[in-house]
Amino acid sequence: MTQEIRLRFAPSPTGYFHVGGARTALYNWLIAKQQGGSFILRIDDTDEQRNRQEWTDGIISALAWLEIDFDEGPYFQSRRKDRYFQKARELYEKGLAYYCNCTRDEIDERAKLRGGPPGYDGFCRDRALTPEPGFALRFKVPPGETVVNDVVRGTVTFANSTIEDFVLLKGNGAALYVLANFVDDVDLNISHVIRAEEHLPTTPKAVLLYEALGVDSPIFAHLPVLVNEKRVKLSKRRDRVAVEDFRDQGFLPEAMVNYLALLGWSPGDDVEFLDREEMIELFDLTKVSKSPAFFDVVKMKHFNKHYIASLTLDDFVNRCLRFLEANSWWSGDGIQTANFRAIAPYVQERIALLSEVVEMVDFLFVDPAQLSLEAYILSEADLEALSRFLVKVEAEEDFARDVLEGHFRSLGEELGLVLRKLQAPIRLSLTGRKVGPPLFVAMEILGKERSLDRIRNAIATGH
RNA sequence: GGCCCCAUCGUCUAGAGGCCCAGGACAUCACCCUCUCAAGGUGGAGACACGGGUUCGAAUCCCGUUGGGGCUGCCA
Repeated sequence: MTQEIRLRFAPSPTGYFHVGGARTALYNWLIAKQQGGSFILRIDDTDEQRNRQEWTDGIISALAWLEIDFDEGPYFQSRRKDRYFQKARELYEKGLAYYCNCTRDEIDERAKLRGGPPGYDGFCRDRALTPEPGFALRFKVPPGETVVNDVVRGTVTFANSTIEDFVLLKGNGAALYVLANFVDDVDLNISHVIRAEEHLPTTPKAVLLYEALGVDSPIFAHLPVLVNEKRVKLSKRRDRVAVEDFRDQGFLPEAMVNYLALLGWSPGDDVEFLDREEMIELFDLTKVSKSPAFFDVVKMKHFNKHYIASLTLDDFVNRCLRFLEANSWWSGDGIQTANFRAIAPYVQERIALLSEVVEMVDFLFVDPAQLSLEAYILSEADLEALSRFLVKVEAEEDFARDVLEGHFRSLGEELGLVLRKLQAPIRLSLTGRKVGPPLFVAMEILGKERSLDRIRNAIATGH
């Protein structure tokens, strides 16, 4: 009989959704799509102390933004407590688990006396304690060794003597991660468990549970962790890793997904840009790298620039709107969409983040004199050039980019100035910035009246 | 400390014994193009951690060393 393909992403809602989680979700999703299976979202909220509804909502909306859709769920572990208890009970009744009333202090104390490694020593194994409030249920780890077959890492063998009798049920009767995970994966008929490498050390415990209850293990794949510039695991506390933040900075979801796909996997053939279909077709767990990967925002920006440049104009304009509207300083009559649209193609090929659109086009909606963006004083020569440019364009009826550029070039010849020098004061007076979209496009869109006003104002004030 | 994982340019990686005095991408440097910026073009610098094996031949296989990481909770 052929096993159904079912994968799950099981984050615990204890903070902002971070990029490592996004990559894990993506890899699971890719395999599900590729194999015609199901992708399931499960919220691992067994630790009620640390969970909050908003984190769960954040995960769901971030996944939606990345277009990583799930076929089932979300399931919540917090709603399945009875089921975990039931399984735990079964283990207990079969003599595969036992109750324990040791406190942490007692365990540590004995470990210290023993002089060996810290950890539980099986003190209550043969005490035949009966269930009682406050007593934890521990799994009786059998002798021998436990093998984890991992698609990424191959065969990993653990001596059972190094695995302590781990806790299944807390003293308050609540299930712990290993148990809850195991029960859910079995109940949901999960075929592949793809998760971060930090879970590898607990995997033999899960395998022991599968073996104890005579259930087939799923296929395991442990992905290399994502690290920061200091090469330590990305942490929500230390590092800026929230998917929401990247969205707000103006990363495109398609760029982020593409970049994330390549952190730990490569299709070979020197290919880097891949759309969804190509990823689904080419993705291969056996080719996932084993070593940690540095999450490099700079490279992700390069991907973003590429994806921004390949957007259709309509799409680009639409995606920019929310960044433009976020700026209160030009609320009121707001953004003249037609003006923005006219300059958008020139902005589109220049920015790497959507949020950068603001500094590229603000001059269209606000007078540069109000902004005083760049500290710059016009020199005598600048003022002279501006005045002469003003004279030329004042007389011009046809305020078109090519015409304006013609005047600009002839002025350059008259003054014997290189054009890169000559453009600077004009750009400053018109836009208040040193860099921006092509000058004469900007000027055409601003129109004759506003352009001349700005140049005159610059001449009058000297900046 | 114990257990486990990992090791190719600064970074992400290609490389499954000869195609590799190691290829691509980002970043970086130089030059060209250019009204700024960006893009584009050309070129440069830049890596198989180390030591032993195995083999006619090793980045690729084995062992060790070193280095890094993960886990070590009645967290997930």
